[in-house]
Amino acid sequence: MSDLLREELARVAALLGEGDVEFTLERPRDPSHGDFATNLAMQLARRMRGNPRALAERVVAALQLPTGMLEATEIAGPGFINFRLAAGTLAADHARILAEAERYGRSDGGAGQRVNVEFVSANPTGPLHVGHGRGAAQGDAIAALLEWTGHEVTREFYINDAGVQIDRVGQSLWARVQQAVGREAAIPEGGYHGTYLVESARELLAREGAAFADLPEAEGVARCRAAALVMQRTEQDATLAEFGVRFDVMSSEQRVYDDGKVAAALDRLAAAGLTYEQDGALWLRTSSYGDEKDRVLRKQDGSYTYFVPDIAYHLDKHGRGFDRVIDVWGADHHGYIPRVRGALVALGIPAAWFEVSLVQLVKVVRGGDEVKMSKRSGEFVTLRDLFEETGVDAARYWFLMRRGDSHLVFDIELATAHTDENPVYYVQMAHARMTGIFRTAGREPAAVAGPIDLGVLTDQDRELLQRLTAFPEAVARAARDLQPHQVTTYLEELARLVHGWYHGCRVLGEPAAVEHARLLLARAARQVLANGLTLLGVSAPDRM
RNA sequence: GCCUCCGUAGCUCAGCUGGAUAGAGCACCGGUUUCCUAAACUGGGGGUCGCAGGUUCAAGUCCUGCCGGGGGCACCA
Repeated sequence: MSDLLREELARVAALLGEGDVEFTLERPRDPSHGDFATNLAMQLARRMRGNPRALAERVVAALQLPTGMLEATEIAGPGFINFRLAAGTLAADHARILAEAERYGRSDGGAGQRVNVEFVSANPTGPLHVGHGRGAAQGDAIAALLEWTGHEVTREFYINDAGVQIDRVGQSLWARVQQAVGREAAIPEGGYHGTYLVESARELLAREGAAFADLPEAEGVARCRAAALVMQRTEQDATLAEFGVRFDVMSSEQRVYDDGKVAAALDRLAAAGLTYEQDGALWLRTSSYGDEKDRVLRKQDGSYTYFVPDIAYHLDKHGRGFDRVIDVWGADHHGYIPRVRGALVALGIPAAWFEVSLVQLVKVVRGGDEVKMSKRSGEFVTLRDLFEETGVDAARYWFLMRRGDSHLVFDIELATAHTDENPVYYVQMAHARMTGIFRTAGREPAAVAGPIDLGVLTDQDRELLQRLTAFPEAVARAARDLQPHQVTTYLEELARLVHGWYHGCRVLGEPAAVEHARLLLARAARQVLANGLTLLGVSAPDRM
């Protein structure tokens, strides 16, 4: 419904010679302001130097909408145009919810656009931690939002399996192997102290035999490196699968090297005259493309910085034909954005092609006491630890509750509490209650059909229905902003209305016409709650 | 020092590309259960939107400066 209104308002604006004017069409908080309100007249007044209310009159006079769609159009305040939908329009929206069912909320604004969403992309140096969990939830939800708005989405994970960090894991594991057979061995400088490597060492010895520890050091470290890579990747994949996150493509940094893409990228940069030698290193002129300084590509020792494969990898993604690429990164990498974008822009790729969604790091507390996380020290809460304690639903929902770029305090005690302080229970409960009505009635929700008669219902019923019909807009906006928390906010507001309606509007046992209309409303509410939760990767239980 | 994000009720946070009287949850003080799940509903108190300027018919929202907090400023990833 909002689409139709918006299009018509845009047409009228064009008619007045201001086709490119920006305006909002929103659902006012105050019900006395109607179902929709636009600031179009005020925006026109600014450009045309006219009186907003007079312009509003002209806009209203020029509107050509289907007869019977609106009950009233009012000009109010400084020049708002308020629209009140006719009961028939609302009933038609309700029918649409039931007809589209699990597809209700989808739209096609992104049709024809191919988008790559890369997220988690953890180093294969250890188990996933809580920060990766937030990135996983965020990336998966962003991907889902884009799918819901018609985009063709690829979920991708980039494995940083070529750097010096992997070498250190190999050395650290070798040391653990030596310790496991009773020898003195120290974790090397900058190595990994996590106890998970102790288990890896035990596993490795069990598989390879005790003689494995007697290998020459160089070979032992190399084999530990390879083994650690496989074991950590296996563990990460299993964790993500249990967390409900699936990837379409797993890319490997080592593969980017092996396929010659690093060399090709360097050639391309050099051919474009973007590189130069200085102090024995090879530099890229990123400062000419928005970065604050030039960056090193090849170090004095001849090896490449991680920057080079990253450029090659993004060029590869570009070559695969994506219209947009969205990387979900931890906020501690935000300083890295200008140089990657700079390198891509230098090679002629539009700056807007490469987008980054930053997620701030997560602070984990348990009943007020902070849980310290450090891979090096080995004391940390893994993602698996977390969701095994809270459940996947609570963890995923919690990670999505806040804007990605604001800090998140994850209180394990609160997230495991089965109380109304826990928003995921609140929203899921609303769904369970709607289902409960049908269970008590002994009917399947899908068996209750037909047009809804709003004439037998109250303002509270109507308010709930209005909120339900706002779902597609909420999804579209969240997708536009790449902000899944807008969906959780919507769901919590909806759940509040649902719980209130449940108490204020009795369904079963009311006069037949009322009962039927409310069952239809309950069915629609159940559908929208389920769709919202499903979109976020959270289950919608029928009973709790 | 430079860059960047954040600063809204006691606490945790929304606030829709500037719009109508700044909202919600928790906490606090009250009320509700012969009734589809009280894991719920409902009434109330509580705000110089960090501070100071500026732009605008209109600023929590945009600009400048300052204060406070996180993060980043590697030939680590």
